[in-house]
Amino acid sequence: MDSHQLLIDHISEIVSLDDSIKSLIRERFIPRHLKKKEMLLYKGDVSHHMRFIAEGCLRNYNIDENAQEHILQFAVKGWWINDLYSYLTETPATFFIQALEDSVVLQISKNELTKLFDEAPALERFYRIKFENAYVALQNRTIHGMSKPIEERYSDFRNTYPEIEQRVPQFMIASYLGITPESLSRVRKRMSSK
Amino acid sequence: MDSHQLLIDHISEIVSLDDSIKSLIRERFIPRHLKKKEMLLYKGDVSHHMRFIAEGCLRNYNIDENAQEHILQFAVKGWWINDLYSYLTETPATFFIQALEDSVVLQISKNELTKLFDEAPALERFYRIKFENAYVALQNRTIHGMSKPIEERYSDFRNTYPEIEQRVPQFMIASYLGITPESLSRVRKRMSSK
DNA sequence: ATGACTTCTTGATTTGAGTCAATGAATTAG
DNA sequence: CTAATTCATTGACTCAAATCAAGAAGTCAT
Repeated sequence: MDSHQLLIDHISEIVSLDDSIKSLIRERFIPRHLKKKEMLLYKGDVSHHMRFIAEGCLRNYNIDENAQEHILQFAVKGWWINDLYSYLTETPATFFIQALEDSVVLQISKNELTKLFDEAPALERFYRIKFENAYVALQNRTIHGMSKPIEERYSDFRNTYPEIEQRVPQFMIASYLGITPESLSRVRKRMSSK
Repeated sequence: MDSHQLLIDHISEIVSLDDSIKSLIRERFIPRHLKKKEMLLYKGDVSHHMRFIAEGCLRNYNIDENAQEHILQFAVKGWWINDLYSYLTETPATFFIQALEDSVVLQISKNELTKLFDEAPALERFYRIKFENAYVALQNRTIHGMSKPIEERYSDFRNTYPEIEQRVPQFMIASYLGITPESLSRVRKRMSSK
């Protein structure tokens, strides 16, 4: 399926779009192709685009003072990826975004998107709902990440993102869960033995 | 200072309000007085109001399957408190909100506020900005909560919320930081000895 | 195909936070 | 004001995950 059709179907799951809006979406969302390991956004740069993944897999991560990587989000086809705060406030990004596989993202600049909102209120509604979801997803992660034992967090991850588990190296999943690769390896062993 | 004036000053720090809007704010935000330990919102109820704290101190917390409390947020005079997801989507709240001191909140129902947005676009803008901030505050907590050692998280907390540290019992701060009261007590001892 | 690098696993050890238990201090209620 | 309750501290112990280290398996580049 072509990238734009995927995006249109994705949006249409939440709001209905008439044909003129669909055309606008096809015009204004620009495909960008990324090689594996290519960076989509650097920490410190301003994120000027809203980005939809049409193909591939990316990660959103931070590098702390001790040069330790911490993965915040994985995203695959049909997801959105961004440093939302940077995008919203037009301040330097606090994360990196990198392709983990050859990927295609459809991106639209904030200016263009703002204009599009005037022409297509349905689209604005779509984003409002997306933002709400983003907020609550983050909130759930904050709460649950807090208390639950690793074993449980790992199986939650597997259940929530079955596609991702297959495609992402294990040490990155460990980073996402906030544990060492060694610990994850042991958790897996424990879990498989029963 | 009267409660509504505090709210008006607070909003005016971000957007400018003309006198007619100020009057509307005085009319539509209704004060609610809470005794210490009184509940403002129960898990399972829908949060129908946006709430500004004019006096006192409250907490937002969850109780997990093991009857363990986890505090997500403290809030004092000049802050907002809500179960945002419940409010936004009109679904049952996932948290409790409780007064930790005798408190006064100014609250407005979602319906009223939505109407007010039509009369006062500046107000809508104010909330958009507030929501962005809420998202990023949560994001920071998620990231940092993940990796940093307890000692550092505790001093971050002290620096970010100096007022709160004075007013909230220590075991609640421990809960907010995701550790036991015993551990916090030991961290404090370690920190004071150097 | 070969060597170089990356990733995963496993073992030994250390460490930091949790648990349990007791005591003392501080708040609250009557 | 006193008793009851709640809260903070401390000690002894346990345990889960981190760290350190080595080796096996897998992947990539030439």
